[in-house]
Amino acid sequence: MDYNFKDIEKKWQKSWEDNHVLRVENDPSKPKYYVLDMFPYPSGAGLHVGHPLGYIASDIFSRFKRLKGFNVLHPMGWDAFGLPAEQYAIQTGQHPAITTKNNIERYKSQMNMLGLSYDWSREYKTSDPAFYKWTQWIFLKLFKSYYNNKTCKAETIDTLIQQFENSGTNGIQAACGEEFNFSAEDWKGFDDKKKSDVLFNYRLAYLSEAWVNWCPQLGTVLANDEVKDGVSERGGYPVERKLMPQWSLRMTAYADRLLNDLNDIDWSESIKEAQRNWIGRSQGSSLTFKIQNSTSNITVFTTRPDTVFGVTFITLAPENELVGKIISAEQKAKVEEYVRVSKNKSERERQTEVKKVSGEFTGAYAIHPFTGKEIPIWVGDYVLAGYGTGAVMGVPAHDSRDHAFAKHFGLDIPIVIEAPEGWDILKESYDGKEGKCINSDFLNGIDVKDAIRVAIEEIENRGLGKGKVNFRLRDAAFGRQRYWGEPIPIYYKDGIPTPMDESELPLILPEIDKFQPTETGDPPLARATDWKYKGKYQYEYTTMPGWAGSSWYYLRYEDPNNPNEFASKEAINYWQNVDLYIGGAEHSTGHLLYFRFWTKFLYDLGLVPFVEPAKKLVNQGMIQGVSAFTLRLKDIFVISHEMDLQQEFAISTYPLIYISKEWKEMIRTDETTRQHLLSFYNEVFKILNPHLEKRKFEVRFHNQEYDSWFFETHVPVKLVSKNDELDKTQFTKDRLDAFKDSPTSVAIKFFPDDNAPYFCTRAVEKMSKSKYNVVNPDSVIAQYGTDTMRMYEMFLGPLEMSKPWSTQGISGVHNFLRKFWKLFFNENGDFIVVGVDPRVDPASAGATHGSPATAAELKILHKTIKKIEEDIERLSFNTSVSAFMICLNELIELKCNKRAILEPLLICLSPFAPHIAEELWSKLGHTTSVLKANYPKFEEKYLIENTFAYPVSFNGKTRFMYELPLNLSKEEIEKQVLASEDAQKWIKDGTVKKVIVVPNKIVNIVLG
RNA sequence: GCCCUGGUGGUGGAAUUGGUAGACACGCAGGACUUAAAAUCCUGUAUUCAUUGCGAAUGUGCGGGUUCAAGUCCCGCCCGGGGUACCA
Repeated sequence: MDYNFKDIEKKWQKSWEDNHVLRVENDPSKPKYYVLDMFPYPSGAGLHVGHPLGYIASDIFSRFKRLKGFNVLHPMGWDAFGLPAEQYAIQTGQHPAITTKNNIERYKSQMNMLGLSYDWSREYKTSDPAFYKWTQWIFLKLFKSYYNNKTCKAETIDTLIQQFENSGTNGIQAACGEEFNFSAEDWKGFDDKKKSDVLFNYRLAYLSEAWVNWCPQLGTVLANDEVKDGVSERGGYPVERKLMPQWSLRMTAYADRLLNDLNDIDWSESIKEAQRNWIGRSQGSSLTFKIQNSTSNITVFTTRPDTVFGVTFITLAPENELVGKIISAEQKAKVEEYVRVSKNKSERERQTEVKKVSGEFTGAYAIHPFTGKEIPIWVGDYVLAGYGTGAVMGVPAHDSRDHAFAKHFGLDIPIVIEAPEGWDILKESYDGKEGKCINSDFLNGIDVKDAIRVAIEEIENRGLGKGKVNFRLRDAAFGRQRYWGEPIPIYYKDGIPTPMDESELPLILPEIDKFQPTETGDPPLARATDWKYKGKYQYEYTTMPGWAGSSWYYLRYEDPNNPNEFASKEAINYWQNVDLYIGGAEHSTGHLLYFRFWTKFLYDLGLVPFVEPAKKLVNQGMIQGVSAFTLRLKDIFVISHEMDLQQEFAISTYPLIYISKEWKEMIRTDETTRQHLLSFYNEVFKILNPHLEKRKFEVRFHNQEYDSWFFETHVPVKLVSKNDELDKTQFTKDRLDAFKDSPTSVAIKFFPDDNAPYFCTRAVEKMSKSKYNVVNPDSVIAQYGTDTMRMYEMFLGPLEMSKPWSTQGISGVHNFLRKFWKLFFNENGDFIVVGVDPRVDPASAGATHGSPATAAELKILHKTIKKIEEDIERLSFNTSVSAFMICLNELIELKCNKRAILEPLLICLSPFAPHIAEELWSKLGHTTSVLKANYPKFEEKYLIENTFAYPVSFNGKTRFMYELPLNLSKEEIEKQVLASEDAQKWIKDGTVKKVIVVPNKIVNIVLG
């Protein structure tokens, strides 16, 4: 009986499903373990070989934990709202719900094909009202909460209102947009609209006028992390800045906790570092400057108050309101023009012009708070409106951007921190935090680090400002002008945004006829007919962003079908937070931050008993594709000497000439080759266009730069062989097909020899449809089976490392499984395992059935049991696959076919190759799934050795091995080794200076 | 620029706490079986020199250092991958 993976895998996948063996219940008698894969967005392209890497790893881990007696929650569901389905809907009219459903089915079937042990009874999708009811519910909680900086937690907004009624803003320390100051009487005098506006300054989910990343093509705003290089991450459309009313979440209130709690979680250092940088905490001081001839002040934030005596100017952001108030008459026109231009600059332009210095003098002066000197106030777009106070104090000698600005506009650059010897302060600013203050009055002679503290104290004493912490982190934009997302459960009553009652949820996403914005520019939801709260009040038209559902989804798996709560207390108390979270690193500052933020919020409300969503996080590496390229010569000009030929050229056939890499170099350097190419083209052109044969024309290279002579284009990897040779026939056919409907006719030719093989160049890149380098798991599975695929992906290398996909080496893994199978069956297909069958009563079986394992066999087994367990615990799956191979090689050597060895080994293997394991398990006579087995217990006693072979080295170089009994004293070891013949040979005439003995490790002899 | 990663044979990689560098696998070479091929099995395979055998030297991106001992620790560079970007 051969290893027929096709039948085996189909059979067991069906059996697991039919018998619900993967279903998991809350079982307080067992310890729990929660393994979660990052929430997939089911895209239309299906899974490629890169996706399963993390899924397989988490699956192996889950199956292992089950064998170790844990009750393992390992669920899967769908992040089903999102832009791609909606874009597709706009283009095709296909409802996003349908697209999404189809994509989910495809994903699910591919996942099942991989033998992933998900408990599908817990599956859900975020676009299901039963799910998004709770997303809306959490939104309402955010809406109804504010962040109390005194208690450092979110509290109900009612207590804030109570305080306003009692004592106004007096004594309130709350996270807010701007610092308000009003009395209880003021508050009571506000009308409802005003009260609502004031409260939005405090709510954790709030509506405000805000600068947003507006993407006109997508017709929506995007979060910072959805914008890459000034264009939308999905789709690559330009993004510009726009001021509009905007729902946001006050994530900044949690900045400190998001930062500090990173210390307590077992996440990769790189992700934590990325989050720390994203949150961007900086400690410094505020400092207020009086403006000359004005009642206004300018407050700046600085991390370097120690350099305050080096301030020679102040720069305001173009958006800063003060600009309009202070400009002098003669500067007015220039400044206003500058402000207008910079405000209209798109994000992209601002980014590409980072190095360009621009600005305008406002004509106004501030007074230096310490020296009393006049300092000019400028406007410059290197100052960001959204960070700090939108104003900076310019210290050109010690800040590189201020330096560039001062140099550009000819402002003073006085030095106030001692720079290292030879530093040319006019050339480059000294930004370092080492050195002593100079030219700085009371700070003179103090080290920078102390000076910062002293300066802040002085600033506070004089009432000029106070020590302060700033964050780079922004509040998260939470509204999307989109259809395919969760409706925001808010309606407008007399212009006041009003929350729905929790009991009225879910607010169902209405059906609409078209998915575009309306003619008046309202979001698509404005198209919904008769969609009004109580038939009267307009609902909020924007929907939630893609990351809303994924910010809390892990909790729903704990109790997925609960209609009364997002998850029951019992379920949450049992399953707690995620123990192991596996996914790609691309979510480091988006999802993973929101996910942590929502968890902390739910904790504050007493809804969950933990502050972090995931204890341990591992990023699987990316599996890259190996792309292939062709080089094509761009047009060579065909030049006619006779004007009347134009007509005929129009109906000519033009050759597309492909040139291999080596020839490209030749053409560059070698004139003869270049002539060769010309005549090649000429010839081909003549053959293709016999109607021109007798006419005079000339072919010439164009004069552009050499590198622009060629196009490098992706070619589908399917058309390229292992040794990089292009399938010219198919390639030519495909290319010609592409030109079928084009008015130009073309021919495909290869230089220098059309009949010779053409070799492509290769490059490792991200696996993507657009790069034509996608490899599907389906074909690999069809050829080798799922178990091989699973083990091979693990064998490829450490989980966290990125690597290009290659099937080189897959045969080694496949052979391993076939050889493993052969331990159980001989060539005739007879089952050859000896030992007591559990189906047979041991009493009646007698000794003949038994076949005790030898010490050697037991040693191999237990070595492997130990190794596999350790490797899985540290997620080192590549080394565990090697360990299995070593074990197998050794058992084959011993011709071992004993149940006492093979049965426990089979259990160890089952997380990796569950199908073959299940099949052999049943052949061994078991009637329950191997999933229910217990991981074999490691017994140290089988590994105990009597001797150890010492590597003996001289001056650190290993020379020979010397076997000695264990438990010898260091002195005894030294004595015996030195006395040995080998050692004597190496010592010869030298003197032994020293001998290092590390028992059971090494002996090193130092010769003089 | 800054931050995070990684750099070991022809290839993927192993070496978990400073203690035999190259496990395991692929590939390649030779052999067995076969009319032949495939499959399977056996042997060899870091490099250089030596080769009749014993062997010897070099070697983990580069240059230094610490140590009896360094792929592993320290200092200074180079290169690849990822992230980030006027954050005062």
